[in-house]
Formats: sequence, structure tokens, C-alpha cells
Amino acid sequence: MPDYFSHGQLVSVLTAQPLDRFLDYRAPEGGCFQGSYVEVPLGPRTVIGVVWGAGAGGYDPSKIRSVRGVLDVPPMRDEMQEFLERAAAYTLTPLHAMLRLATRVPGLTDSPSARKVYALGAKRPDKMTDARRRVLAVLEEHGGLPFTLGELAELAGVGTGVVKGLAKLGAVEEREAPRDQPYPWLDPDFRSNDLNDEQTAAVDALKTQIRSADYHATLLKGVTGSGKTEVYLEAVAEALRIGRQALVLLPEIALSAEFIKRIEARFGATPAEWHSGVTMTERRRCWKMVATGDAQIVVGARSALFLPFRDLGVIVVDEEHDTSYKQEDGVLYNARDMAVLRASILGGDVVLASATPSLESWANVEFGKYNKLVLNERFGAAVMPEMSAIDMRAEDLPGGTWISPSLRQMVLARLAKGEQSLLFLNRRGYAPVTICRACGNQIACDHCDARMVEHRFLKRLMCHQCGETKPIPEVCPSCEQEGRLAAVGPGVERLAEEAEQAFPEARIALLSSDRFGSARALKEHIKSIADGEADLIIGTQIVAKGHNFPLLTLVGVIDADLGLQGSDLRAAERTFQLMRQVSGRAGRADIPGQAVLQTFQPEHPVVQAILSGDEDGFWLAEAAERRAAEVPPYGRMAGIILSSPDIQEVFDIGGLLARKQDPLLRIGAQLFGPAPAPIARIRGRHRVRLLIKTSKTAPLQAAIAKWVGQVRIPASVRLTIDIDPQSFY
DNA sequence: AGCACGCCGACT
DNA sequence: GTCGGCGTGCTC
Repeated sequence: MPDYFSHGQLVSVLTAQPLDRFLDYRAPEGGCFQGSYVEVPLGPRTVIGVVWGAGAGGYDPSKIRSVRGVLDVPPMRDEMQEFLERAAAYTLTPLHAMLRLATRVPGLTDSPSARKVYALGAKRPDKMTDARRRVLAVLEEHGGLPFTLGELAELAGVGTGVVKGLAKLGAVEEREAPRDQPYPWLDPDFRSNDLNDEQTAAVDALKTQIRSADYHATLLKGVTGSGKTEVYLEAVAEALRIGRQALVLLPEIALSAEFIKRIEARFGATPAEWHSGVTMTERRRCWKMVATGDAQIVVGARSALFLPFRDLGVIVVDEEHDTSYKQEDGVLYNARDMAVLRASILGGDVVLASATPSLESWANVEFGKYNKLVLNERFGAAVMPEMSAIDMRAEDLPGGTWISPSLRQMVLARLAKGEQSLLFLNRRGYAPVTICRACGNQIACDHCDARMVEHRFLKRLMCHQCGETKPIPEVCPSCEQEGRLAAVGPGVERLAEEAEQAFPEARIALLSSDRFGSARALKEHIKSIADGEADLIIGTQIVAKGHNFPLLTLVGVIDADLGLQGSDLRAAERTFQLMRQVSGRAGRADIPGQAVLQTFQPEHPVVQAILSGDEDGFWLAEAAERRAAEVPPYGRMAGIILSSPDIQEVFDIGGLLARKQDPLLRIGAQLFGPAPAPIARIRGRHRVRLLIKTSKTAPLQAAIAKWVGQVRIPASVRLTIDIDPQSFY
């Protein structure tokens, strides 16, 4: 039982307002608990807060105001308070911003009552009409379960007036029901999947861990098609059996509809869902039911990690290597790492699932922090596709085209056999660069320093940094010559155009994240492709993310070199993962697949590792390099981005920070910068970056806090601290 | 975050 | 004389 504070006692309240401290209030009439969600007066306003503990005192007692009221939701648990505190300390985010993540739900202050429902009444109407009969029949059919007015009228095929009329006569009973309904019961034993020996062994290990109700972190590595979803769903089932809840994080909401169906097949009903595509009403319902324990499973995006679970037993992070788990704006956190933190605090399991785990997780297994379970067998005895490289130096390829003659022959062979092919290019749009042939000017965004990408489909240029678009100009904005602007380099749209020329008979489908208005539309499209509506799929990264194409037997990677260059320390890792993921899409039980990489550097170690399938070899080499350089996961990094509309100001502050780097030096850290950030201007704000590198054990956060604390940052300058940066923007 | 207070330019 | 610009400061 949490601490109770009786009327008038001082309590310490944390609000989501950007105040960097707790405020004391008096407990309201009826008292409140530690963790109670409360409404408190703040200046002229009323805001939501959480009672963090006993009041600190020391503030003029005559100025202390009283809590206005306690919200009708279960108090925040100790475990959640600790999670928010530690997540805030780790990411160097103010606690109030962390609380905001945990209370970002519409209608938190709404009363839970007030919704009218209709059930079968005691009386029969004197005058029975056809419409009335249908209404009563619907109610009888559903065993007296109540319906809302609209639902009932629609099911019976009558107007709402008929139901109202019956209610007046007492043939239908009108009553109040809580607004947020519990989710349907999920049965952990509804229907078990058939598992092979390897899966059974992994499931047994996970079940034992979950029953112990202690913290365990497990890396579940399974090649595509090895059935890792079935395995972790058994872990989820075990959590349900011991009365605990489960959270499954997915990297992309486009995957959630398909996943919900699998849950339904396994557990007999649909689970709660939490992501940006969920309606306000449904979000409120989800948040409240999670808190009362009336939602057993939540399928969600990274922000679901901040839901107020009553008793969370297992968190699954699916596709744990996916870079979209790193939140890149606002509060910067990595949902995968925070999932591990949350599980460790609440005494539950975290399962990190992937076919191509991140080097961090690989290293954490090595350090003994994570257990490792491996699934090697592909379900139904399918094998990894046969992989080879196409040496682009030896191909005779006209300028402005990207499909080599060798690849073209392979695709033609599939077309002849009625099999699907996939051409993969990780670049959206038509062409990445628009250049003036007269003066060499490249068209850049007006607000950022990023180059504009041509989207012929939209007939516009788009900035992939800020989303700004503008029409494709006729005249070069720099030298004012007409008709000399040219699209340079490949994008998927342009590749699709080339494919139409090369394969006039083929039905071509273009899959790019920006081509679809909604996750639903995208999903529909993917399904029709999987069903065989296309012969040739042209896609970006989106095709690598868990969608299944059973008819696909050939994968051609257009530019395997694209991810290899650049200064990003994870470039090799990402290329390796992406190529393996995409390659893994080819082939099925009866027809082996083939994957080919077009590359100008076939002897590059990463390309070699992908081709040989020597995964451990690749990771060992990559790990050795990172260890030698003392970079993550064998060292730690943090990025500092300063931004301001005034370029002079950002460099001044950056320089000032660099001069006062003493606290960093004292922990043996190295400071790089200030330097213009890789994208030096975004949305009109100039950006300067500093990079900190230190050993794995140094107290990085404390040193950064001390260091930054020495410098007064003007209001016009924004300072963002990114602990464990993923990208280096 | 809001919303106050507060100290300097162009207007009835 | 005052209306109003948004720079600093406070909220238990």
C-alpha cells in the first residue's frame, strides 16, 4: 500500500510543467496517496501532477495551496516513479518532460461514468412491429449484452427512434455504463501453435524465467522464418497465466494490424493498441485499462513504454535492431534500452527479438547482461537464399540507369516462370539531387542546408529534413538559365521508371513509405502484392520490415554501397542488417530464393560477410574495430546539438562550452567540436554539434550535467543532449 | 508552458 | 501623454 497523506498534510507534487523542481501542496479533503494523479492550482491555472512523496517544507506556509482534486485513476506505482526518475537521469532529460510522456493521454481528467447503454427490459410492448421485433431479436441473440444506441439500431437495421420508443415502454432497459470498457479477455491457452524442438526449447527457457517473476533480459535471435514470433507469444502467454500483463513493442505501426491478427488467432481476442494512429477515445480507454489491469496485452509503438501498467510481466521488443526505436526529437531516448531499464525495475522479463541483432545487444550477451536464445531452423525447411554479388565495374551500364544487364536477365527469368522479384533501393523519391548543368548549383531547401529530393509523383521537390516542398523550377535559381536543371542519382521512383522500360510486360508495384496516406492503405497494398498482384516490387527500407512475400524468389539490391560510405560508425552494421533482412525475403519452402548485390566494391569486408553468410565473423570483426576505437558498445558517446536562428550565437556558445570542458576532462572524456552539424541548418535554425567520447565506465551523465551547468544558455539557443546517439545529425 | 510585470518607440 | 513591443521571472 502506498503512503497515505491525510487532509492538510504537505505533499510534494511533480507537474508536467517545465519547472525544474517539485512543488509543495496540502493534501485535499479525503487525502491522497503517494502516486495519486492530482489537479493542482499553479498561478492562475489548474494543471495535472503526480504526488511524488511527502512535502519538502521550507516554503512560506501561507503561500502553500491545496490540491484541487484527485483523479479517478489508480495512483502511479513506485516502480513507475523510479522508472521515470532513472530514465530522466540516464537521458539527462528534465523529470517533468518524462512525466509528460507518461501522462500524454486525452481525457485523463474526464470522469469515467456517463454513457448510456441498452439491454433487454422486463416488459413486452403492447404493439409489436417488425422493427421492434428485430431490435428485441438482436438483444436476445446476444444473451442480454448491452449495446450503445447507435450499435443496436444498426445491428437491427432500424432507426434510433425505435430503440428509444422501446425504452420508453420498458421493453428495453436504458442504463448508465462506464465509458471505458475493459478489453475482451485474452485466453493464454486459446490455441497453441505447433512448435519444433528448437522453438520448444526456447519457449521452455522463457517460461521458466517468466514464472520466477524476476528480471531477465533475453536476446531472441531467429533467422527470418524461424518462428520467433510464435516463441515470444508463448512468453506473453506465460505472463498472462501468472496474472501479469505483457507489452509488445513494434518498430512501425504499419506492422501492427497484421500483428493484432496473430494475437487474435493465438489468444482468441484482440489486444489493446497504442500508437499515433489510435483514436483519442481508444487511447484513453487503453491508458485507463492498462492502469486497472483490464488490458492484458498492449501492442504499441515506443511511447507505450510509458503506460501505467498495473503489473507488467514481460516486454517484447520486436526487431530490436530497428533504428526507429530511437526517438529523435523531443525527449531523446532509445525505447529498446528503456524497455530493459523498465523490466529491471519492475522485476519482469524483457525479450529482444531480431533476425539481425544490433551490435549493442550482441555485446550485452558477451558481457553476460543478456541471455541468448537462438533459432536457426527456418520453418518448413526453407533455406537462406543463395547470395552473390554483381561487380558493377564489369557491367556495361548506360548513364542514368541502374539495373545491370546481369540483374535484368535474372528478373526476366523470374517473369518467365511467373515468380516475383524485388528491387531494393534505400532512397525515396525520384532523384536525390537536382543540379544545374549550366552553373553546377544544387537545389537546396530554403530552411535547411539539405538538398531537395525530386518527387516526380508529387511533381515537386521535397526536403527530407523538414518536409518542405516546392515546385520543380524551370529556371535555375542561381544562374537563371532555363531548362538546364537535371535530376542526378537514383531514387525508387526513377528506378520504377527504368523498370517499366526494361520490363514492359511486368506488373510493377512501388513501395515507399511516402506513397501512402495511411498505415492501412499501405498494409492493403502490401497484402495485394503478397497475394500476387505484382510481378516486380520496387521498394525502399519499408520492404525489409517484417512483411512476407511468399511468391518472391529474387531480391536485387540496386546499390549495396549506399550505406558503406559516410562517417557514421554504425554504417557497416546497418548495411549488413539491411542487406540480410532484404535478402531474407526471397525464397520459401519449395523454391529456393536468390539474392544479388550490385556493388562497386565486391571485396569490401561488409559485402564479403553478407555474401558468405558468416554472421559471427562479421560481428567479431566489427566488434574488434569498435573495441579498438573505444566507441559504442565498447565506449560511450554523447552528442550535443546547439541551435539558434543566429549563426554567430550558436558558435559563441559552442566555443564557450569547449573552453569550459574541464568537467569532461576529469572523467577522461574527449570533446570534439564545436563543428557545424552534418545538416548545418534545419527549419531556419543554425546547428552546431559537439561530440563526447569516453570509456564505458566513466560517469558520463554527471560530468555532462556539471559541464553544461556552468554555461548560461540564452533563451534563443536550444541545447539538446543526446546520450548514445544513433545518427549523428 | 503560460502569464505576469516591466521598461523603451510610434500613435490618438 | 498612452498603447504595445516581447525580454526576464515566477508559479507551492
